[in-house]
Amino acid sequence: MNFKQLEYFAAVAEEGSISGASRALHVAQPPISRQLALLEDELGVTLFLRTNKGVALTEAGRCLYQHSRQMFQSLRTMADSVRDVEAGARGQLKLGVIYSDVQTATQLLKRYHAQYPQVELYVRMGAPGDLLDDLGRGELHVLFLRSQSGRSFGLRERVLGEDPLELVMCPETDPAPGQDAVPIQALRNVPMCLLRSDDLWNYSRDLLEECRRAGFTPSVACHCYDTPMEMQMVQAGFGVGFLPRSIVEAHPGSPVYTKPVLEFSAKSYPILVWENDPYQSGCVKRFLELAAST
Amino acid sequence: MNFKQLEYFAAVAEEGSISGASRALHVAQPPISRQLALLEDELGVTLFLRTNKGVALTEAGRCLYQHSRQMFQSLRTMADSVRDVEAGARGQLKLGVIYSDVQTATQLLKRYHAQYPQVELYVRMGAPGDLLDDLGRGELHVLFLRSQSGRSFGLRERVLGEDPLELVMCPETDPAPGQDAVPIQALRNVPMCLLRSDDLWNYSRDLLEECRRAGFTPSVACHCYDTPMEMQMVQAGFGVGFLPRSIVEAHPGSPVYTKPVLEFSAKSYPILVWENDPYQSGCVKRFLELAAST
DNA sequence: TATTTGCTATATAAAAAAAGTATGGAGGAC
DNA sequence: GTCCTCCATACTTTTTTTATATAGCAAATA
Repeated sequence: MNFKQLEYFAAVAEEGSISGASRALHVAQPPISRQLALLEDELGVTLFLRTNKGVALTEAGRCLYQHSRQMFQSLRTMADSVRDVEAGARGQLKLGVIYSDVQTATQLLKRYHAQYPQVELYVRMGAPGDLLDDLGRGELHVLFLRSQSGRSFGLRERVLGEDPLELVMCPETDPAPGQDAVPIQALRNVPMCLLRSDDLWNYSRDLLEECRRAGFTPSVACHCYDTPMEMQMVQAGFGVGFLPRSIVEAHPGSPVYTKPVLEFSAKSYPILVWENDPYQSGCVKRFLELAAST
Repeated sequence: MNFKQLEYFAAVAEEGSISGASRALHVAQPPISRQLALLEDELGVTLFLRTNKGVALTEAGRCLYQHSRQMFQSLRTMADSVRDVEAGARGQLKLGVIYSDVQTATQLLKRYHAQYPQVELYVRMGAPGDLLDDLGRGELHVLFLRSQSGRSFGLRERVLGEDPLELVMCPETDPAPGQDAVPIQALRNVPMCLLRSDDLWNYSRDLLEECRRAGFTPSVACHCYDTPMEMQMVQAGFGVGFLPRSIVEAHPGSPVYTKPVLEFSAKSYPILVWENDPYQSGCVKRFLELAAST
């Protein structure tokens, strides 16, 4: 059986005669008679009752006709779906987002979803290391990460913006109340809650280095593994933190606020990271294009 | 697109290589490469990433593969359904039953349904004339009717049994209490509830004729259009009825009972009636075969 | 009654499509 | 470097499908 036979069959069923189908399909009549006979032979079934006025569906023929309609529908659906997947309008997009970049991510995803509503979005929040592992295993397509200037992950990446690192505090722990910026000397004897330095992020180490250059070593009250925890510790009054400003701005109801260090500036760069795969799926391509067009 | 291309595609997807599919399908490798390329061209989509170790599905390819599985499943279902319809194991069977033959019909249908559970049964109860009209219009396939011996409907028919006509009464209206049969003279001055005679049934006319031959004309208290109504009238004490015995036996809880007329016997024959159609559907054929094998 | 008409089925030739054969290039494995 | 496996392409052969021509058949028509 093949689609052509089904197509001929359906045309004959609709026209009520083989010659009618012949005219409708712009095909000579004998081929249609022949393909019909082949179809009947293969199914072992009589599909039409032939008369000299045309043909009439048997019960088996009616059954086949109903099924053939569904078949053609499925065929169209199949082709459309496949083309949609290729075009990136359909499929799965799996994203990883670090704690500190939810804002950036959700805004971009909102625009993406408006343009490609049929794509299934999978989003996961986690620590940069874990997300990079998942990316390596192919379980995620694109990550929202933060980069220190100059650092690279050995992958494709695109900078989405920049974000100054500032001290984080609440009124009780403010080292320089009433001032817009904190002189580094004001940090002497101030307990700090800092993000643990690792091979990805060294902001905290850089800040401590700067303090040492200024002639003192601040006390680190707490090493935090992630930014939400650091926010919580700062809010609880454990000490002063040091984080990208946008993270703090993303908590408008919080009593926590930021101030730059007067003599030291550092920046983090929200970036998009993906595998250097020439065969990435359509929706990843479209997503990256959208991100690039920002 | 055709089934062969889909089949080749699915084999390649499952084997993970064109040459593997070639071996599995017992087809040379170039035709498969070629059909794959044609399929990709037609869809305008890359389905596989070719490497020198084999091929890997793209996202679009995975989508097509999933759809192709469903497509093959639909194909099998379609062929099976069509063959089932032809064989009479699936389809629609529309039956008409007169009031007096529900018993006969349901018993036969029970056996039929046990053997062909997938056939959709449509049953309709009605007056013989209405049912014959529906049969003529093709809205019913087979009727359960009653025939007077010798009468024919100009259609194909099969006698399913025989059923004597007897007087119907309740204790208060019994014309011959204590006797097993009623002498026809006992009907003198007994009011009767009789089925209206028409061009199909003349039992009542025959009984009245017999009474006249016996020297009297009974009084007809009520002309009934159908047997259930006649049963109700007899049960209400309107008079004595005259019906096939099995109808009364089918109401075991009823106070109504039958007795034969001593000097007059008549019979009705439950019959199956159908159109003389050489192209009747499979399930009608199977149903008639089952009825014949009784 | 004979003829015409409209339909389907069959036979055969022509065209198109698919399969097979031979071969070349490309990337790992040894 | 050589071999091996895999895929793609060029070309030939086979198979399938289509088109043309024709016959049979039944109903409508003259």
